[in-house]
Amino acid sequence: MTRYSRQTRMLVAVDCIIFGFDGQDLKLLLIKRGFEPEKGKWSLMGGFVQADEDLEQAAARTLTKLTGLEGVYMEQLTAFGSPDRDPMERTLSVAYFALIDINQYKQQITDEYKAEWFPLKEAPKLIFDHANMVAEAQARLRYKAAIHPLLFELLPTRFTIPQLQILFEAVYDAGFDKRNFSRKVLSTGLLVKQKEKERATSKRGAFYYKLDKRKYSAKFHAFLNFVSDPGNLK
Amino acid sequence: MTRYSRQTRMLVAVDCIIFGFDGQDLKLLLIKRGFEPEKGKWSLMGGFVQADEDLEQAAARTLTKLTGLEGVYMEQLTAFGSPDRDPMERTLSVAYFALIDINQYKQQITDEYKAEWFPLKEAPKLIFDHANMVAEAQARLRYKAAIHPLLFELLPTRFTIPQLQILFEAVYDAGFDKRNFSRKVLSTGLLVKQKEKERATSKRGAFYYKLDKRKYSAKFHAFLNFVSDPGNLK
DNA sequence: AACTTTAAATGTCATTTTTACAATTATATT
DNA sequence: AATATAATTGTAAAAATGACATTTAAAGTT
Repeated sequence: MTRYSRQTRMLVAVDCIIFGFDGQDLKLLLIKRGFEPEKGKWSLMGGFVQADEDLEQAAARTLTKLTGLEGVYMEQLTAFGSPDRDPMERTLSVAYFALIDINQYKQQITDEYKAEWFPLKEAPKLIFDHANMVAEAQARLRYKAAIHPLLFELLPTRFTIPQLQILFEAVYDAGFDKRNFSRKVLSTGLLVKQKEKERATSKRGAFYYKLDKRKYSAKFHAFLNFVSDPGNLK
Repeated sequence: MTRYSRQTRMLVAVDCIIFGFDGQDLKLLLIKRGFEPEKGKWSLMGGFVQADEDLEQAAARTLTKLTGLEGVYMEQLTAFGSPDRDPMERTLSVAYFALIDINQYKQQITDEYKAEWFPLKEAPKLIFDHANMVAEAQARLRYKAAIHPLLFELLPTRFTIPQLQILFEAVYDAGFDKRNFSRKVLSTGLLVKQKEKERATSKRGAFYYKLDKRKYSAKFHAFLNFVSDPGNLK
């Protein structure tokens, strides 16, 4: 077989928008880029798609390289393809966003780049169109988390209802009523109450919960209505 | 500036999943592919992204070339990037799905390919991974149309409630209660009742409605809940 | 041991939304 | 004038939501 004639070939990259939650703020994992152009500037973690890889593989490889983690929640955000988004040469980027339990994160032993967590609101200036990617990823996160049980991916296996609420409030930059929030969350039937309590934050202590894995996978794509009108909060 | 060294460059294409509605069935616009490989086989309308184009431009150009239509509703579905999805050479495809008013469609005067509408259920075998693209597009359509006022894009400017209901029933392959359906639709406040009736289908005739354009754009991204549990229908 | 403090957990009521289900109306045709 | 057909409208029970306050567990203090 021959090739398609007279067509433009271009580089294809993946870039990962990696969200984490430290118990207080929603955070973004960024790196100092290790090569030209824009070497030393803050950037999303990315890499070129290799000849034998599909996009998911490239994204998973990139994520693992930075965090050491595997089996992380990740989904394709969208493809960014402005002709001049990379000044060096035309590069299409397929953006993926990932949600990780920040406590499981272990900085990779490498000198290629330095990685750092930034509160989403205090992220530095980013190269290329990466700020757009982050903005779109945040919008997607808010969208999906309002109707699907997504944010659990940001928490450890055991978590308390108050911790979960703080997470939701960080994501939506809004406050929720304690009573209604816990009722809503518990009514999904996804949570299993544990015997132990978390005792660090309060005198009384809050019961830990775990996800019911069966129900979680079954209802992951169902419409669960965690946040009523996410476009119209505060 | 130099170029990134030792990386694989590849072709980037766009493919359009074009949905239409003829008043009865949800349909898909397909073409007979005009060049090798797989010349003469049924395929989605697509084309290569040009050197000076971004992805949206390429998709819009492709759609206009086939349908003669501009300003059509279109959104990026996802990027498909298996290394061997095109046997000729590695080609990434960014899929877009489009919703058009089938009545406005005018077959383009061209010999490059023949285009034809197929009921979604009776679509022929497609080349490459195009069947996957269609399946994903249908899933996305069902997903979005359940919570956003999307399906209006498939109807003419004037339409009746019964017509709208037939469309929803075609999309979800399910039946809905007439009374609840019309109440739900009217409660969005998006519809403006017209004075004229549609008289072809029934003796009594059904009133035409039009979209309130202001409210439509304002509420396009709001959560409107047209279909309660689309994942769990008949 | 009793008291204080702090955050977790739980309860109620009014309102809105959803669901299930049936009767009435407009108009062309007979 | 009667009939047939599809459009339109109504209603009551159940479920979900939103606004709001009190009780409870446990550590720390007196």
